[in-house]
Amino acid sequence: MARAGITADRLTQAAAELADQVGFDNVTVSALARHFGVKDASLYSHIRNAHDLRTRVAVQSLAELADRVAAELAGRSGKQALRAFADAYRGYAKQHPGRYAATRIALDPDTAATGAAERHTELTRALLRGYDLWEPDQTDAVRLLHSTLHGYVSLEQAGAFHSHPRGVEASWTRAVDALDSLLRAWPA
Amino acid sequence: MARAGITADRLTQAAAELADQVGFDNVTVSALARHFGVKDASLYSHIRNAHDLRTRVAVQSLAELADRVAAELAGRSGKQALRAFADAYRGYAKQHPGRYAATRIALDPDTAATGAAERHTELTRALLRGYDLWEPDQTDAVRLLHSTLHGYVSLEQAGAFHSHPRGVEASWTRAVDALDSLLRAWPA
DNA sequence: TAGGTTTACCTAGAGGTACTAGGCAAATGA
DNA sequence: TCATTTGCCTAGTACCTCTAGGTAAACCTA
Repeated sequence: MARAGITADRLTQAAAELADQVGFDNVTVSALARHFGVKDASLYSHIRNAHDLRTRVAVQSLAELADRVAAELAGRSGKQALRAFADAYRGYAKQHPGRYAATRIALDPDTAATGAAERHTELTRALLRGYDLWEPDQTDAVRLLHSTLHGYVSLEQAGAFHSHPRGVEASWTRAVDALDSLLRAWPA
Repeated sequence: MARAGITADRLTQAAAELADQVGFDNVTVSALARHFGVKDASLYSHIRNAHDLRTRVAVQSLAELADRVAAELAGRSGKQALRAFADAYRGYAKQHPGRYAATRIALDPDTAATGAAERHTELTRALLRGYDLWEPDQTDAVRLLHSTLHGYVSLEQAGAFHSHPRGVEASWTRAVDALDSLLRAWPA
């Protein structure tokens, strides 16, 4: 019987695409096996278990998102950079909801230590060079920025903003404006 | 055989407690049935299905959180109110991680229409009366506030802030300070 | 309080998912 | 060409969701 040519990377890629279609929580080893036309038991020689698969998707998505953010950030500074950063973040979440959800799972310490998430912190620190912030304010600002962007995207995806006629796009623009003026005049 | 005296409310309560112990995603109908010493099939005369159970936990938790926030908000205004609001929010998430996770699921339109989530918006609008904000800025501010608080709590729970020595508590205090000064000087 | 009605819980079973053990055959390389 | 590796298999366990249909406990109501 012909082999399907499955590798861990192909599985991760397919899992990411599946996540965008059906939601990260609905990505199953069985569904993935069906997609490749093999039995689910066959996948366990490529991935350790379902958690391992999810972690791989998370790490890959974090890297993908960081690449995108880095590209958008290049050549920009100050408010332009902040807007590009925020839009890149939200754009990725809109385009790849499953992968975005994957980036939000808690990674076990040794996986996190591979620097999958650290790159995002570094990019954010680079962004903050356009503002006059130094430690420990810089770390506080990184955390606040991540919180607000993730929170907005997360609530928007959950449909929390649907109940009011005010445009979600307009609120987003104002939120980024507000963050800009906040970073510019960081309270002492 | 003696009856266990199960009702939908008792199931919801037990599911909420179970969620806090093992995580909202790990709450199963089977585990709940074991907890009451009955067969899992027996629960389906009280709840429609697993999704229904999760929704009930979400609605109950939203109400519980709103009660707590309302109590903390009483008699306070301005920055004191904002701090109480934020701390109530984060405190609930820390004390009841499973229930907090439940409040973040997307409710189907008719469930949401029961006003489970609207109360939070109303409480936030009440809080903003201490600041000088009117529509549409008020809605933008409500969304920003929710985003930042939820984002912070969510990232903190996911362990995203562990990688840096700066205290999570200190950053939280500064984040609330920052939100206060932002609301005070909302950009035009 | 005896009757019938309601309903709380049951057994049985189908179907989905995660995962392990052990086997065979296709691909690899000496 | 033969040995080794390895990709995919079958078989089987365990847990989860949910349905259909049955029995007995609890509850009216006459």
